[in-house]
Amino acid sequence: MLVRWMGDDPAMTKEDRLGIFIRKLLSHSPLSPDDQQSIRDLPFNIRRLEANEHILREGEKATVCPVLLQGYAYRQKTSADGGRQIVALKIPGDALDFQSLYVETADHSLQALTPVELAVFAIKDFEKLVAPRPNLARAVLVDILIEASIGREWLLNIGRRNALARLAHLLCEIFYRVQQIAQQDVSGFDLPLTQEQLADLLGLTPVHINRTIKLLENAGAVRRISRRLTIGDLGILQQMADFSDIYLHRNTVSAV
Amino acid sequence: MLVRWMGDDPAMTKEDRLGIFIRKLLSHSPLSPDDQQSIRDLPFNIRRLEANEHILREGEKATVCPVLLQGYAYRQKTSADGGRQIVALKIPGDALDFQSLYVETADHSLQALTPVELAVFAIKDFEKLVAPRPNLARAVLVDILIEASIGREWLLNIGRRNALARLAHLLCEIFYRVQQIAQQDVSGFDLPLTQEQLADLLGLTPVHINRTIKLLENAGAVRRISRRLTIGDLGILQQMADFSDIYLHRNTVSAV
DNA sequence: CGGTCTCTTGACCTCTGTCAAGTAGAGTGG
DNA sequence: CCACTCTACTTGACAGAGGTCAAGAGACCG
Repeated sequence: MLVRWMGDDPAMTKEDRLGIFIRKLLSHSPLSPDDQQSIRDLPFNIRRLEANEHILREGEKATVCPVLLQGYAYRQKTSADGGRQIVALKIPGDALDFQSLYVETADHSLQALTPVELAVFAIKDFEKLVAPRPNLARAVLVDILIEASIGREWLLNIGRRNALARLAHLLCEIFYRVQQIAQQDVSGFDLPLTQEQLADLLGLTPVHINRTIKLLENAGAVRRISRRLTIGDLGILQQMADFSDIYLHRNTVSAV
Repeated sequence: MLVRWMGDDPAMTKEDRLGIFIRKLLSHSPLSPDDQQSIRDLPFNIRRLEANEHILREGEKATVCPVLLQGYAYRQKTSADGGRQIVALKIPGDALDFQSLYVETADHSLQALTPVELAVFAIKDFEKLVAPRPNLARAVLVDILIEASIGREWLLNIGRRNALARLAHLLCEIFYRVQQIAQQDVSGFDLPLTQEQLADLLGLTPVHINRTIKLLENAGAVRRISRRLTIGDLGILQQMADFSDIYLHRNTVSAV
């Protein structure tokens, strides 16, 4: 069974939909019930975007603080000769732009990978929320630090692993991250990524991604049904990937 | 004239030596005179390490907050097959491990590139310093965010640029960063990096670094005297590198 | 002045990129 | 339900950037 998990049930009440964001923060930082309620009490809008639409453009100044409720998004940078590199992948529950709370100009652009739904807070509201709550301030910081840690692992991945291990590693990471937030078994998880997007995530070309997927498939590490890619054997995949989840910093912070 | 700039004059008084750290923070964040004095009033020790010594090992828990006064340092990660990737380069004035103030376990190791001198604060002292001072807390955060921005640029560099542009880009970045903090002309700046270290910074091999340096030299972009590499023509180098300094976020934060 | 580390160079190899043509799904409209 | 279209995927042949191996030369250090 292939499931394309894109977030919690969209039929929930608007306020309940923030649950996935709070769950994400709790996965790495302790928050009191009062802290959690303060997030739910914050005013926000739901915004829908199509795949590939920009959430924030390089050079712009952000005015809002978006959180991903449904779908996937990414940060990208481009080189002068048109090369595109995806420098971060965001999944449901992730805050998309804590950076803009503290730095004026975006150094990269932020786009929807699939159709997405965002919870959009006003920056000022969010700042007022965090200022008097050290636990929340720390949760924001730890969130930023974990993204930085993932970025370092990607540097190792792209700089020093071959195409096979590189792809396997990315698949492991996505699986772990989605499994952690999904609150359901996603072992039959169906990735919403095209081969071109995988190429831009890994510093490779779409043609080579295609060939590498075939190798993973022959090894039994992944399975494909029509165009949908899913994990076949996580053990094999992890071994091929040289994967360890330490860099995801899951639950490594002491309790409050 | 080749100068190997390694930091401010080591003959200054112990307290004055913190000036380079304060200057670094001021380069991106506003701090009141009182904030600045509060840093100078903090107790700290000077610690010297030889090249390649560990400052913090992957998996360890930090107990101190080190700041680089003299020399260069780096963060590194290694893959299962022994591949080494340097994931961040730190220059004099840089704080080396703000991360450990907020996250328990190091996900990478931190080592001296050259012989270094560190100002070492106790984590508890540093936390007490920052807690009641929002400007300082913000400066720490912005420092973390700028390092993350540099990491994203490195991902683009390693993922999508060829060896020539990749090396040129790194040299531009180091030049800009050193020039910003050095308070003197470093146009004859002599890089303290071996070709093997350059390779580990860029996801290449030492042999290919050697060949690429020769290309840069032939183009007039860099010069070498004996084994020392320096910038010949920054304009040419920047053009070959597809370099823009936006991602360094210099003075992009509004005044207090 | 011998030892060691780094740099240099050539020959060869291979992983990944490029190009180009063909195929297969997914979606749309009739 | 079928034709049509668009996009993504697939495949093969070939090219080339960068890696590997190995030997020698040049610096630096005690």
